[in-house]
Amino acid sequence: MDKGWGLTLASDPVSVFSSNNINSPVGSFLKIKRDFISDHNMDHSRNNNMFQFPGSLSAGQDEQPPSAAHEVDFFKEKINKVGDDDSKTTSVIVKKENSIAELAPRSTRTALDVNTGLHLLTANSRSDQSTVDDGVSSDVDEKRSRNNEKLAQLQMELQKMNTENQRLKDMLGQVTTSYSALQMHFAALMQQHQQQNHGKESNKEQEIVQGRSSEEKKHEDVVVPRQFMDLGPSAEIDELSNSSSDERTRSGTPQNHIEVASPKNNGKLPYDQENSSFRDGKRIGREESPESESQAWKVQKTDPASPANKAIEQSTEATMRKARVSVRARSEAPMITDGCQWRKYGQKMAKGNPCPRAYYRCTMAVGCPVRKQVQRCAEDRTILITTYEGNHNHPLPPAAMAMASTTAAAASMLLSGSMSSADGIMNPNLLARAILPAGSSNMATISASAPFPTVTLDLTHNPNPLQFQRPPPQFQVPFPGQPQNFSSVTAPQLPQVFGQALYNQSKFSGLQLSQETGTPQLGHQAQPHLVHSGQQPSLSQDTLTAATAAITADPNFTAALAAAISSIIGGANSNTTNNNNNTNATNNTSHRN
DNA sequence: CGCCTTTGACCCGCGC
DNA sequence: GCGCGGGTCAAAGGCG
Repeated sequence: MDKGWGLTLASDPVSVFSSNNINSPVGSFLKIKRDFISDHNMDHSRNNNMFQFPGSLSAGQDEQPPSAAHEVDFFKEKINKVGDDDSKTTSVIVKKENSIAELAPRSTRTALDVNTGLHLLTANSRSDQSTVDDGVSSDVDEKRSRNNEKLAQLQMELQKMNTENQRLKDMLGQVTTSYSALQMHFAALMQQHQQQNHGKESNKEQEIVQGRSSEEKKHEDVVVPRQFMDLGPSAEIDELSNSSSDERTRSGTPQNHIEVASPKNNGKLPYDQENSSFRDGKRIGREESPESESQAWKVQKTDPASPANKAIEQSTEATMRKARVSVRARSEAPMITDGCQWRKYGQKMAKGNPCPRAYYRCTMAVGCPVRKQVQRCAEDRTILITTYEGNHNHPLPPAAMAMASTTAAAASMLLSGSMSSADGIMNPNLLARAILPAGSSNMATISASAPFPTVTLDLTHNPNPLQFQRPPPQFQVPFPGQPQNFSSVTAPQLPQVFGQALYNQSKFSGLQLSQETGTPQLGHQAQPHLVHSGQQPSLSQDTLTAATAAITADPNFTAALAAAISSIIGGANSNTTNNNNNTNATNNTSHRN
């Protein structure tokens, strides 16, 4: 279990779930279940607990090569093993026992029977052996009947599992369909828009080019595509598999021609890079900086994208730029630890909150555009609100991966959600369900409206009072079966609880996902027993519980799952990756302004 | 000495 | 146009 889900997933969560293959991630997930079931069918005696879902998975995984893309086949190994066993026994265990009992010499029968674990024969004393035959036959019958009962039970459970599987598949289908429709719709709109403005744009561009360096121009073109791609887990893949394209970019590899080309960056610090390139003596405006942030990647994905794609990407970029993931967690510490290194670059008093807001910038790589704000909740000072913005342009350490994946997934969800909400295509509930695996205990709030689309992950025990003070959301959908209370989460645990709580962000009235059903909660990720509000009748509670426990117990898997789902939903984007801090910040009481 | 934090100044967008 | 608030810069100082 320890190694279980996380092993490969942790090392490369994204690769497991190819963002390009919409069906693969979830399909794989489903497949796993299916295999699991069949496995049980074949050898239930070896794994009596039908709901050992997690355990079984881990068992299979231990023997599986970490290669990823096939991780999906968690049970492959196991199945093979079963097959081997079967080849030896050639039949179901029940029969095996019987046959053994029948064929074995009496002298050895007792021992063999003992091995069956049913102790059906060992009860007889030697003095009774004269009558053993009768006893044995009756025992055998009894055994058979028991086995039959078990079999029937298992079959029923199997049936349930199949039903559940079907439901999940259906859900996946809906999500996929919605996503596809949304994407197409969006593409169409953008194309349309582009066509309309094309003439105007071209003229403008010419003018602009004069004002702006050709480099910047290039950036835009290149960046746009990149951004779009970054939105999804694919971005993570890039980071992981390619060992950071950004890094490469930065180091001046050919790919990074753009950045390299910029003289302004010479000898400057990372953030200076981004800023400097957009400031010619004067600041060019903050809107530009976000683009600059993506400079690193611009390079990379220069895809000869079709105009339509470009358009999509452009618009997406705008959104992504501002997308934020806010994490609320109780912590006495000044900052939560997310595995990344941060440097404080500012602190200010924010209106409406006596606690200062600290600004941090990721310093794990030169030019990493990721920033975060840390502020204590005015209502409850024990709650630390960390807001992440931007994508890391470098590989992340394992410790940071979970959070990064989580926030990236959340960002993806947010973005896809916001877009869909606009179109009314996407079903937020589905989305939420997808991201918050069965039993995940939290509330997720998405605020997709301007100025900054924000996803809030509420990892606090109690919902923020503020949230309740806020005006009713425009759009609110209850999550069935999701508990409201969660155990308090410490900073390090954050990633594990992705999706646990999202709540609303108030200021923005946008798409909101919130969990209305207040059911008892998953106190701990590892906590085995979850109570569901039962709005999903057909699901096996035990199954859900087991799966949830497994999922929540492994941060890597959780993150990976979130990322995978986000890839499906958001497909192309995930913007924000996050991390936590190593530095501290919020304690400063000095206020500025 | 280098890195990090502090903090006043500055820039920008937005609302009035 | 002005004020406000959010966000960032960068000099100065602290710390190991």
